[in-house]
Order: sequence, then C-alpha cells, then structure tokens
Amino acid sequence: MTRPAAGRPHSITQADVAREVGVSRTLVSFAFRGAPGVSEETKQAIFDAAKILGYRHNAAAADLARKQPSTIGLFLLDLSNEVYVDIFSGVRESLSPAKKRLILSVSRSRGSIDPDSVGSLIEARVGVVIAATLLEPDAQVQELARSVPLVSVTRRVDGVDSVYSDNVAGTQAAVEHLLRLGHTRIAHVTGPAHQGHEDRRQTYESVMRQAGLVPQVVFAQDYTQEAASEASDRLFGPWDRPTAVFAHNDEMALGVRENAVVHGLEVPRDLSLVGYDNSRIARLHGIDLTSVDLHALELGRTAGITALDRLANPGGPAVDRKLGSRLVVRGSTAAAT
Amino acid sequence: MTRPAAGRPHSITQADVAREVGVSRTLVSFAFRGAPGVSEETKQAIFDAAKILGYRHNAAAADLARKQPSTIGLFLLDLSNEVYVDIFSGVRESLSPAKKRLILSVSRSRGSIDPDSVGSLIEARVGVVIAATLLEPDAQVQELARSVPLVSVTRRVDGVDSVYSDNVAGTQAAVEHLLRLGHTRIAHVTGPAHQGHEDRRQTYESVMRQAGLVPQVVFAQDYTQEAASEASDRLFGPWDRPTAVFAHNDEMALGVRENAVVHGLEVPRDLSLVGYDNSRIARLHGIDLTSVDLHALELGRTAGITALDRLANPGGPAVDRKLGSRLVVRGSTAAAT
DNA sequence: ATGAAAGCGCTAACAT
DNA sequence: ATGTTAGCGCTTTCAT
Repeated sequence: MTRPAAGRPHSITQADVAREVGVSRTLVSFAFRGAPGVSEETKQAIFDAAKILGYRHNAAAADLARKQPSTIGLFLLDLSNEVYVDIFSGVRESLSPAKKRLILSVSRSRGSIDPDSVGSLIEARVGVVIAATLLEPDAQVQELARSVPLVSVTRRVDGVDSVYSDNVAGTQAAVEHLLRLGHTRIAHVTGPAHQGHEDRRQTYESVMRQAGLVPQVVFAQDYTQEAASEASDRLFGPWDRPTAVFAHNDEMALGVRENAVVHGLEVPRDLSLVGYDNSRIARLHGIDLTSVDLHALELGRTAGITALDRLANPGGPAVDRKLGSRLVVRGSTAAAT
Repeated sequence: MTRPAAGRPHSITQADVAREVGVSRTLVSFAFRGAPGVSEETKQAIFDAAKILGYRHNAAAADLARKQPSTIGLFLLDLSNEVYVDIFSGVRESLSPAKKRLILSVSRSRGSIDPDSVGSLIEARVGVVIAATLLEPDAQVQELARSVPLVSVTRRVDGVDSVYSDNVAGTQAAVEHLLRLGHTRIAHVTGPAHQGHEDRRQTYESVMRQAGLVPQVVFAQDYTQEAASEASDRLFGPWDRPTAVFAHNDEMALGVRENAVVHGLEVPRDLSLVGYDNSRIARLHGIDLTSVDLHALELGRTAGITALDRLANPGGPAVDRKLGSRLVVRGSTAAAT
C-alpha cells in the first residue's frame, strides 16, 4: 500500500487563521506570542482554528520582522570526535532555559579551514555564533567576530569571547607523567599546525627539552584516528622506536594504538600511550586510555552562557574563561623497561 | 589586553550596497544570484562594495520572498551514538552538490518521544525533514508527514518516504550465529518498546522460539550504553546467567560489556556479545565486537537523495528503500562451553 | 542593462 | 480588547 506522500512546503499563514476566526492578523500574532490583550475566548478560538488548519509559526519571518534573531548557531569541527558532541550537549543544556533555537553546522574538513560552514550560520541570521573549533588564524577569527558576535570554544583568541581549557597545564601533567614512569623516548602525534592550536605541541617540546630530552613530533593530515594511525607508521620502524606516545587527542591516540597493534606492539607493555579529552572511549575496559580531561561538557555549558550574555550585552568587553584540566591515569601507561 | 568584542547582529543590506554603488536594489539582488542581465562592471562594483561594507546575504529573507525554502532539516535521535553521526555524514554527502543548507536538530531525549525537536525544524521553514529516528507511533508520523515532506530513516512507516535496513535479516544472522556457536541461554537487551522499533526484538524472539528456546528480553530505560549497563544487572545474577547477549545496538552492547567486566565476567570467555550497527568502536582492537552492519553511511546518502527527489517531485508516491545488512563476526563471540 | 513596485509572513507601534 | 498600518530584507514581475 503506497499512498502518495503529502506534505506541501507549508502555506497556512496567520492571515488564514484570522480569516477563519473572523479577527485581525494582529490578534492571531498576539495570541501566539502570549502577548497580553487578547480575550480568553478569542485566544481559544484562534488556537482551535490554527489546529484545524494546521498552522505553523514561521520563525524566519518573525525574526525578520522583529529584527532580532531567535537563533544561536553552533559550529563544530568534527562530530566523530566525541569532545564536540559533549560540547554540543553542554551548549544545549545551558541554552534550554532561554527560548532560543539552536542550529548546528559541522565543518566538512577536519583538518583544514572551512569558512563556508560558519558562513552558512551567518546567512541563516543567527544572533551569535559559538564556534568549536576554529582553525583560522587569529586575524581571521577577529575579523569574523567583527561581523557576528562570536564565542570561540577550545581556543583563546585575543579580543574575542573565548572559552577554553588549560592546555599547558594538561600537557605538562601528561608528559611529566610519562617522564616519571622513566620514559625518555616520548613522541608526540598531532595534526596540522594551525595558529592557536599549538599549545600542546609547544608545551610538550618545552617539557621535553627541560628534561634534557629531544622532542619527536609527527604531524598527521588532520586530527582524526585514521590520520594518526597512518602517520604513526613513521614511529614504528625497527630502530629508535619511542617507548611512549603523547597524542594531541583521544582520537589520535586510538589511531596510534590501532597501528601499534598491527605492528605487533602491545599497550602498555611495548608502548605507553596518553591521549587528550578523556572521552567515553578512553574510559572503556579494554581501551583504558590515560588521558587529560578538558571538561568538554563544562566547556559547552560555559560557552552557551557566554553566548547568552553576549546577546544581552553586545557591547561588553571580551570574555576570557580558562577552565582547568586534569590527568586521568589508566592502564595505557606503564613504567619504561 | 581586552578590547571590546564587537559584532552587531548584522545590519548591512542590499539597499546599502546599492546606495554605495549608485544602482538599484534589484541589480544587487541579481548580481548576487548570478542572474543574467547585469553588466560585468556593475557586477564587479557591487561585489567590491559588498566586500567593503561587509554585506552578508540574508538567506531567511530570501527564502521568504522566494516562497521556497533553501534548507533541509535533519533530525537526529542521539549524537552520542555514532550511527547517527554516520547518517549525518551520508546525508551531507548526498546533499552537497545541491546548494541546499542543512540544519540539524537533535532530540533531547534518547528514549522517549520529543516532538519539539522536529517542530523547531518546521518552524525554521525547512523544505523537507529527514528524521532519524522518530520514536512516535506510526499514526503520528503520518500526521507529521502531512504538514511537512518527511523522510523517515531507520524506520519504515507506511505512506511515508522510508529509508531503512533489513532488521529481520540482520537479527536472524546475529541470533543464528550465536545458536550455531552452541548457545542456548541468549538474552536480548533493548530499549523501550516503541512502535516501529520492535523488529529486532520480535525477530530475536521468533528465532529463539523456532530453535525451541525461551527468549529473555531485558528492557532498558533508553537505547544508551549507560541504560544498558544498568539494565544488564538483571542478567548477571548468580543463577541462570545467559552465556550470550544480543544487544539492540553497539552502544547497548558496550554497556553490557562494561557491566560484565564489573561482575568479573570476561568476553567472550564467560559471555558472548553481539551488537548492532558495526560502529567504529566495535572495530577497535580490545573491543572487537561482533556486530550487524546496517550501512549507516549509505542510509544517510540514500535519505539525502530521497529528500532531494521529494523536493523536486512533491506529489510522487512514497518511497520505500530497504537496504541490506550483514553480520560482521569478531572476537566478542565464542563457542558456548 | 537597469529600475519601480508589489509582496513574502510576521511584528509592532499606534489608533480605536 | 481589537484593528490599521508600516515595515523587516529580499525576490520578482513588469517597465523603461
């Protein structure tokens, strides 16, 4: 049985409802926004008629008329990375009391710059853009912030509302943990070097140098598991193999891990591994990845609140909120042999 | 250094650009849509002025005037479940050639019905809604489809465009795999019973009965890892413990697995485990979850194409596309002892 | 090639 | 309590 699939791109307007009830369009508009000054009876009549006609409020038209957007845009770099899902959850949580619509836009490139995705948010006329994570250079982010209120999550940009976590402290804890375990050949696997995303690498390098060791950095194509897996080939040659790897994030740590297994290496016996994000996967039995928790959910919550504040007070000074981070030690790290 | 965060909710319009250049608003509009009838020079002048003024096209206003939405809405049940991320990727992939904007809406409840999320898509005036996964009863889905073109993903609804995979075949393969391994006490862990989401459970039950065995179904609060973990407590009592569990999806399989470990059970030695979705986590070394692949990416791609078709041909008969599924055997299942 | 004018669905003064 | 009217930023005939 295959009935025709109905569903016209909607057409019933407030005018239709008004005509049906026999009142003016204004009343209908008032009724739907709960504005005062509509008698209970007419209100009821309006709702009934709307129900029958199948009327649906047109938020786009309303925003246009009100000259004030009811929507907040959230840009996410990569949905496959659970951190961004957590950030999303946090944002939504803090936005839910405010009656704002939230629309998402996801980058189509996980390792390179994608201005289109944020652009489409602007063209959809959102009131503020929450962006996690922008890969553009600082200057471009600042320019973007000039054309739309912007909250940068995960990354600090001067003069722009920023909500991020302490990468320096997190990285220090991670690398020092490995040092304390006696490792000396500790490699770092990361993605392309974008301005504003080098804290972890630079901190890794400086901690290593301070310990009198030579840093070994491997750059992958992007920040994903696959890229890290591929890039880690360079580490698993027969000589000078590192005994530990500190990865830019959990995704990449997982990639290294998968490839290590392929090379016959066992974690942590042959290779200690530290990730970053403390994502759900890291916590699974059988994975047990030592990782730095950057409190992604809290990052999202804070970003949502910051966005709301910015909407209420467009002129205020740029917000700068740095959250803590903490190392969670699990079974993927062990003493060097 | 804390400069004020600028970024007004945008204000420069085509009229501003027109005034700047000294032409009519019409020309500006034409220029931006690449409509014919604008001389190269004026076009260039317009683009230059727009650039300088920081003009941004207002898609909402344009849609309103054109009386034709340029946006497609995608509803997702749960971003923590990678299947939905894959569906998203597939949808976007098939939508990218068409120049349609894609906006996402995510349910705020993973196990119960949330009409608001789809509602907000309708109010944002999308041309078609792709929904993965609707929990509403068939009748409600059909009614929804009457007010907006709807593509149901993951679930077949009579009279509504549906893109889904063969749950019966998938479940049969899964359960028969366990039977062939000699298991007789095979439990099934699933979420709340919603119409249209009972194929797997029912098929499990019928396969069990046909084999002369008694089905044992555990219902969790929702379809997540946490819920499954909690619910599986009932399975791990001292007596009559099942030797195998078939879970509704990989998330839930993971939950069962975590809880099994807590109870001192080892997979697959003490418990064989089969999931559904063949998500990325299932494929990780150390997890090695036997799972049914439902081709989520392909589901998404097909849904995107279906949505585009529906937009082009609103009156056509409802589409019904059933994709195959296949069991992927990994290390989480072993012969019964 | 360019412009004038009407209208999309809605809101918001400003009447009555 | 209810209605009138003028836009919001854009597209789109229809003129010129």
